[in-house]
Amino acid sequence: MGNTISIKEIARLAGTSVATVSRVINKNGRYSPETEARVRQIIEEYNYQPNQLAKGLREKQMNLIGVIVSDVSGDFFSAIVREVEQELFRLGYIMILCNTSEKEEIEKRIIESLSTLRISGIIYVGGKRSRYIFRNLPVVYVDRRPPERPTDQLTCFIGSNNVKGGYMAAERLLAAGRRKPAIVLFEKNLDTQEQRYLGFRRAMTDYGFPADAVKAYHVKKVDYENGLAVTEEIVNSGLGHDAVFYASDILAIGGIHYLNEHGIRVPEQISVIGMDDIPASGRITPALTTIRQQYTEFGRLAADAVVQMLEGQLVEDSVLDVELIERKTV
Amino acid sequence: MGNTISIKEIARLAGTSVATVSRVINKNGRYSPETEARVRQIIEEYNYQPNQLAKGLREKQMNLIGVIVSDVSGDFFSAIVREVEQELFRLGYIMILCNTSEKEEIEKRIIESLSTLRISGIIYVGGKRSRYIFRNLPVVYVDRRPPERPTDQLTCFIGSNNVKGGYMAAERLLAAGRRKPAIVLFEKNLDTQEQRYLGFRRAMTDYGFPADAVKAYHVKKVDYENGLAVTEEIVNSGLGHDAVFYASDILAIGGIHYLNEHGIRVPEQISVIGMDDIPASGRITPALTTIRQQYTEFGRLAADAVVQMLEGQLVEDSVLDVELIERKTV
DNA sequence: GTGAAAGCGCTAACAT
DNA sequence: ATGTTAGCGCTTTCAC
Repeated sequence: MGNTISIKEIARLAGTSVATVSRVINKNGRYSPETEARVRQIIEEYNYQPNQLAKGLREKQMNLIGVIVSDVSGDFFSAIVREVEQELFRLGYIMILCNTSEKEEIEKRIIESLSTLRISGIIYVGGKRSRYIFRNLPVVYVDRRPPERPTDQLTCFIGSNNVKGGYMAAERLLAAGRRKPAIVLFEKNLDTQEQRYLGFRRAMTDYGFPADAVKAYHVKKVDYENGLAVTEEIVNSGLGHDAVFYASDILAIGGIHYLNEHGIRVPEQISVIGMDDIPASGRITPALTTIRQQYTEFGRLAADAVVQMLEGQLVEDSVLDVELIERKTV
Repeated sequence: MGNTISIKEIARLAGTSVATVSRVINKNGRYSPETEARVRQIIEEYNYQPNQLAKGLREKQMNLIGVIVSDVSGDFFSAIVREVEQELFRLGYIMILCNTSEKEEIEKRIIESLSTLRISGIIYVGGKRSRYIFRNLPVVYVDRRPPERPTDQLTCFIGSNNVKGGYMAAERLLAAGRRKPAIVLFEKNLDTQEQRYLGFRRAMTDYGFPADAVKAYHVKKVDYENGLAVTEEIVNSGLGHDAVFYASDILAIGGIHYLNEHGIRVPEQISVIGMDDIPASGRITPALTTIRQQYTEFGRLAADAVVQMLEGQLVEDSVLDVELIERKTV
């Protein structure tokens, strides 16, 4: 591997011209069956692979899709990325994965680099917002919606019905007799988080309780340690919370550990409900009741969407349904 | 973003030739300070980004590094991949990540695709073996050694001292009075696994116990479910194992859950020791005693190594030290 | 110190 | 149905 012959060489070997070879490679017609056979035979024989760089230079497009994610580690995003990569590859595209670490500066440089590679499309997984615009490039936003939707651009969104997620969480907690819930969210001004909050409050109201009975806590990063820390804050708030809805399972897992270690019984003293349904949620004791997101679906759909947009199709947003997974923490 | 001007355009605006512009961009000398200033100013003004495709086509090299991994999800590999990406980007390279899912067929197609992109190097993370050779391309193997080392090729290896890891695990178990240990390994014929086994047996012998007292169990995939299943097998073996060394923490975590659920007390009835030290290991109850690998280091070192090899340097293999993390399962 | 020009491998317009 | 050729944006020889 490594060295492959050029189209010119094939033409020479097949006793034809580069144009004809190019035509049979791209099935553009206008060649006889005999020439085709001869050319294909040489291609086979020499295991010819078209140079994508030359093709890309000429066509000002590469079959490359940039995938921008804040951090690949973590069950949620890494599973999405894996699905994106596999589906993209299946469709003949190659993924360029970039971590922003949520840093604006890095994100800017990443986008510049991607630009010089003439990638064909972008998939944004998570990420706070995207200030940088990709003109003429299809972009799909996964999980979080774009800040504002440019009307002249091909974009689409793949995510969950977060309002419903929040609603179901509250509903479940209310059904268990909980009346003073806390809700733990990542950063303010993030659509996913606000919608879960909104849904949660709406359920409170619908069931005849004051929406203001729910108090929101915010976390700077979605990880185990922050789950632990925010739970300490909740417990020590003196507000007598009898339930917590964590907007991510990993936060809830940190929370449960805090509660376990401090002898606070779950769910007897405090009910806990998470969101995502990552594998670890079913393994913790007590097993976490959570709102499942179909996040592996996100990846597949995002890859399909970007390719469809590349083919000029208009793609609808996908808002996937969420589901309550009953376990032991409510 | 998206559209940048070409070198030709810059030449026109600066009133010079493309050759000169190219020289200043690449700092190849042979231009006057005045021309340089003029050219740089235009570059700045128009935010010029060199087209990497054209450059790559011309130079038959792209600043792209292929990273081949069996599965990005999972704490161990995803952390490595994240480090690789970040370090590579810092060094001016871009990562192309590909999942093989341990499938030969996929791996073959991936390598062909990578080849047509004229990538500059390869980083193999995990992976059973690599039948396909990359001629003239530096390749670094992370975690697992290459099957056979081609002498004419630039390769290097980054991994842990697995013999020592196995040795320390056995030593610890022996110190706790355990005499009938089981060891759980991934696939046979994988160097990391065999070395851990070897080290384990060596410790047994060194401390005056028959190496054959240790029985090996194999697992088809390194995940929670297999940890659970193999532990059931171990418990029901009738061999009276009083300790298990799992070659990956995630397997040990599955194991501990099995033991917990079946009322088998850890470490009173069975001692458990893992390897890797993933975050989840510190969170499980009882907290997992394990052999820590410096796996985030793997990523950084691998990226540095591939770039150094690209610069023509000879790079030594890195065999990183392992460390016993004492927790509650021995 | 500078510029003209060839050529990397490919596609597509334009012949024939 | 097939071939010739220009040109994508860049680097690099070679002349001057």
